[in-house]
Amino acid sequence: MSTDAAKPSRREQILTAAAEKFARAGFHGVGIDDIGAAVGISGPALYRHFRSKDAMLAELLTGISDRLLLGGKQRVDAAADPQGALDRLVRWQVEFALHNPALITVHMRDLDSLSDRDRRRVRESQRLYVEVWVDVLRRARPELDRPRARAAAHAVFGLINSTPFSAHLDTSAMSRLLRDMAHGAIAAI
Amino acid sequence: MSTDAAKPSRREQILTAAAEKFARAGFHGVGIDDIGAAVGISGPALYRHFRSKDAMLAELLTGISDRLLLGGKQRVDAAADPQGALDRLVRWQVEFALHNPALITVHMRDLDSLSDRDRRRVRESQRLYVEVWVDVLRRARPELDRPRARAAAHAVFGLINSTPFSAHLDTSAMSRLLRDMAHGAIAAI
DNA sequence: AGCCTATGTTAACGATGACTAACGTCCTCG
DNA sequence: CGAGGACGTTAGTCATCGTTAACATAGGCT
Repeated sequence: MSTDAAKPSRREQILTAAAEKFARAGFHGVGIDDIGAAVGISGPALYRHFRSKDAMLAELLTGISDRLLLGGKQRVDAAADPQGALDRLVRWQVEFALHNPALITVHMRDLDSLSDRDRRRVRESQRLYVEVWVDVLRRARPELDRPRARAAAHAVFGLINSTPFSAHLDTSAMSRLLRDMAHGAIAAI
Repeated sequence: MSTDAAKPSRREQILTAAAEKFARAGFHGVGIDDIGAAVGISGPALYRHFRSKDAMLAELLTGISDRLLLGGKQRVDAAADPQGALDRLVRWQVEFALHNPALITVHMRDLDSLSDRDRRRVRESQRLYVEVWVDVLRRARPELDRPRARAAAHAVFGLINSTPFSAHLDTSAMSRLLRDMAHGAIAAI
């Protein structure tokens, strides 16, 4: 009532449909009509809900990176020791990747279809998220310098975000496998 | 003289330029004129060397996946035992990713901008490459079933192919780090 | 009832961008 | 030397696609 609330349905519906389309064919490979068709309306009706096609992508990508960052921070804050924080970060990333394969794909692939402004915004969130990992990694293993920790974090993201490319296991088995492999990779640094 | 040989220079030059452009902006984000400009000629002159823009992408992607597959097979054949084969596969993938970050990026991102025919061709090579890994993994650790081995292979690819996203370490340090993490991840299965 | 807003629809418009045409130039080879 | 092919150039063409315009309709609020 106070600020802006109360209109979740249609926008969200469009966004998730767009995410799946983008994931499958790439941002430029999807037409405005395709997205409309996916939610039962046709073409330009989308402009009642979004200022432009780019605005959809922007909202998707900023949403993803913000959610990742926020979730990561929360898990770290809730942890007692560095090892616990690391484990929670791994679980968080695995959970996110497994539940949102389309978002992961779009996030990795279509970032540079964004306007400079939005791209900078997303990259900043990404950078902060990486720094969350770097800090935790270095607390867990003090001999690690920042550049190596950063590279390791990227590698672990790559490992976990491989989900959209495999996905032939059921969710819980996949989750277990990715967690184990991530911890194994980190332990080997 | 006999079959087709003898015209490497210009085509290759165009292909590597295109690869870099595609890696930076995505296949649809790059214009024919951009690619031309990158090699000093302008626009439609490219059609003296390629039948279409799609043909460039096709040649790039089939080239990559064929090289990966061939290289992988060779390393495995040259190895004495399963452990050795695994180590050689890891080294091969790391080496390839570190030396061809643009190719890796395009390979992961623009696959579905291909025609059905070409896409199928590339995917088949990819599948065979994965199977090379799966076989080696299962010989190295007989208790592993194929679905898990496949998922693990994809995860290791993701880990190693993260290179284009980090790259703040020098090549040899990065190579060492990725190899260690890959082996650690595999050991943790 | 009567209006206003939210939400659609279809029919243009305009830009972009891949591709082709028509035309030059040099290098090679008979 | 002179013809032909390899390689470029610039100026169209044509399709696609994002976006806007003009026009409906349905539901809530006064």
